[in-house]
Amino acid sequence: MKIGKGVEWSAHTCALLALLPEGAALAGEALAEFLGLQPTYLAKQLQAMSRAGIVKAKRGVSGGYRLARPAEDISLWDITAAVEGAMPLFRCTEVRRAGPCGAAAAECKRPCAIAAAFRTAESGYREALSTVRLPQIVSEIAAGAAPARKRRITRWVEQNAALAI
Amino acid sequence: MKIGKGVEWSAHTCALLALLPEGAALAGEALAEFLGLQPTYLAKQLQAMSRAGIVKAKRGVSGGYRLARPAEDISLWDITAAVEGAMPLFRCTEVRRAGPCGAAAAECKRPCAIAAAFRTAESGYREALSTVRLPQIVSEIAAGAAPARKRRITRWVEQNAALAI
DNA sequence: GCGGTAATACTCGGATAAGTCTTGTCCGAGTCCTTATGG
DNA sequence: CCATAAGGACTCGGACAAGACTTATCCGAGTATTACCGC
Repeated sequence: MKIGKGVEWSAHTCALLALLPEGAALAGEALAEFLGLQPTYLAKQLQAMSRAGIVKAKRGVSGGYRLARPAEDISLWDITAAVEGAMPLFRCTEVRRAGPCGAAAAECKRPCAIAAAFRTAESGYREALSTVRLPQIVSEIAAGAAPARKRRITRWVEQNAALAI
Repeated sequence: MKIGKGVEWSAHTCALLALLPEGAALAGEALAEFLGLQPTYLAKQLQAMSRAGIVKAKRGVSGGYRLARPAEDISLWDITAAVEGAMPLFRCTEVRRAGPCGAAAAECKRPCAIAAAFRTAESGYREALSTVRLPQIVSEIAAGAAPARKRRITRWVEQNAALAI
């Protein structure tokens, strides 16, 4: 019962990509360097997000990754689902059907009470994460960053972004 | 990002234990038989719940497990935390501190925006599961069970419960 | 000088191992009941 | 016949393997650049 660190990495990556100007891209290795992460493993998460349509990859020299859609349309849940998978945490194995006093098929029209409770809780979880979108994250991070650091980040992005077009 | 099946097993186990009359107990093997589960692995979950103070174990002949406190005071979150552990799903590794543009210690007084969002979502998740307590589960299961099955369950409990005192 | 082409350097993408956690299993510790024995 | 104590059977508890998933890594596929060659 834990979320892989790939989700955290991917969220920070998307927050960084949201800073890029229109059309610009950042290579996977550059992203890993900026965030102080292992390039090879981050690449795996970037692939997952690429498949999910969160980021758009561009191959070749001066290629890299950029957001595939407006930052406003990317939530923390989108990232989590892309990297970690969207399957429910709780998996009902229909225990009520088994055993000497197991329920008949006719009694199982409605979902199991226990599974239903977990499903409701998870629904709230997804909803809460869906509410948080990239611009909010970016602005909150910016609010807590010192001006000197902001300037360094801006400079680094300008130096490392592949300005395609 | 998934919850172990031990949580589901434990929840059904507690729902069954809630049916026992005061002072009665059910052996781990009997519980496993009723639910159609593997006795050895269910025993592991029962140990965890025993350590967490959800069930009370009694050794020896005609021993077994019973709820350690009123069913009203046992929630699905209690069971989940006992079996799965109460640690947060999302673990912040302070990515913002790393890399060439890492934040200084002074900028990290407040929690990371990403970690804060996940923490909020998880708080809601815990809250939702804490709301669901055993009597509610039991009544919902009873509402969906056919009368014949209810009688069989009552009979089985009477036959297999160790009526200590 | 200019256009076309082939080589090249750089990037992503999927397939492939190592580590850690969940899942599954076993045997020893502890407790109560039963039974035998002596008074 | 009753009290007591020893033995046995049954139960939980923690320590011990097997499998699955996360984590980590590599090399091949693809593309834009660039250099070179012919015209």
